[in-house]
Amino acid sequence: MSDKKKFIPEKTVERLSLYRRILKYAKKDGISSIYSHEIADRANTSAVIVRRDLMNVGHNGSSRHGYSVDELISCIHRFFNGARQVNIAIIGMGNLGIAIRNFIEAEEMQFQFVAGFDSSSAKIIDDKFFLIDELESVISDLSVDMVVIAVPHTVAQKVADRVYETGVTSLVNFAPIRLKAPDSVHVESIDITTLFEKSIYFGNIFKNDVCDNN
Amino acid sequence: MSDKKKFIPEKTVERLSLYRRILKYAKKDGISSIYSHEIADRANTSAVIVRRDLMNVGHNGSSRHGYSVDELISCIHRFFNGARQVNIAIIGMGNLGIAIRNFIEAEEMQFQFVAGFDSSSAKIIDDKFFLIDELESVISDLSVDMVVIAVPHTVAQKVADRVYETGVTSLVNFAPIRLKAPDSVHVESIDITTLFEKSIYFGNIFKNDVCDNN
DNA sequence: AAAACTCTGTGATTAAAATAACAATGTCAG
DNA sequence: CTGACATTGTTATTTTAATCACAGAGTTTT
Repeated sequence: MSDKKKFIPEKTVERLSLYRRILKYAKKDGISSIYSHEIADRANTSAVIVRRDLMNVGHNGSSRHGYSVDELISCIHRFFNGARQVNIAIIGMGNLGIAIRNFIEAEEMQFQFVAGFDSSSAKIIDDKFFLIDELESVISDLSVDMVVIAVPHTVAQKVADRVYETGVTSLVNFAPIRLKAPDSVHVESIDITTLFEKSIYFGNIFKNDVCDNN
Repeated sequence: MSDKKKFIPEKTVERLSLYRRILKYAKKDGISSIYSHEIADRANTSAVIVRRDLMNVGHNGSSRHGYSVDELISCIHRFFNGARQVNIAIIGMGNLGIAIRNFIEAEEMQFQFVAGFDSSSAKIIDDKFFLIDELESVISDLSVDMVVIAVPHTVAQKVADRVYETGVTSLVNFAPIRLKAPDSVHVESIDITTLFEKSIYFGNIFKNDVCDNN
């Protein structure tokens, strides 16, 4: 009765996001029911993991027909708080910021690009662009739900600190540093440099006859 | 004597990449020695984790002065196989591909952008751009070490399969699907949609008075 | 030079995630 | 209707990562 908010593991949340997309693709292909091992195959994971993940959100499979694609999509939908529109602002309108904006606008999703900020007025090319000075007022006026940081590492923390003041609790950081944040804000970081270095490191393990350092 | 290749946890590899950058920034600031808790602070982790990570690569701190920034940088450098240049090819020269290229060229790092591929000849704007048909020959001619995939999800797997044939063992995938790959290839995936959804999900937990679904 | 301090290095413990193992359920063939 | 089969739901185990706890080693203080 009391312990409402069931804890969902972080990795499960990640995969649920992926499952939903996979299911939408499957639906487009005319598939109406699907087995856990089929989802697993498309998600590059195992059937057990899929089943447990679904269990976590309140499963509903049937033995012989697996899962109903429609039901499952709406179940995950509910889990992610429905199709509520999410307004996104991007800070830093360099190449990366622009790419992210294009990405958001290309997907037909719940995400909506509503504002882009830059310190240079040269970047202001349409009515969704603002100078960084207006950050606080625009975030409030446009009901921004999530902020993406795509500025150089030297100013990222400063910008983030200003965002924290606005009450926005969802941040995605593309700058190559680890932002400090209050407990009340969730920051997702993506560090492309680390990603590259990791890829090289683990990719090379397969080649490395090396190892002979003595 | 025999058990050479020490196993390094994945998370440690990630953090080492971050530490190296942090140390370079610190060096620029004129810092020549640093304590584990200072690194931890900048990396947003704990001092114990830092020490254990460094232990893993063959540590070298001193009680009273912490770690020598120079020594540590070159230690991590060695771990990542020195400053050997890494040649990168990007497949898919849309906005994201271009942003990644710019990112690579902006960093002064071991990474070198050597080739960009696209299916449309309209994207071919300088001598580093090629039609996708030339994939195999260009990868071989330019000694590509790592491939970045930035194409739509509908063609990502097909493109990846062609890359596997070339012998490249390091892949970074930006397409919103999970690529299948042979065991001999390491794929790092970054899924921006999942990142966004995760950020919203966990960010909202802090607001959610919700939880009262009965 | 002894005591107190601070930081490193590392074994022991706990927590999180993946994997294995299997009972329960529904379907189908005969 | 019965038994074989395929798939789900769940408990138990193992693996991986993070945290705790503390010994050891320079430094500084007195």
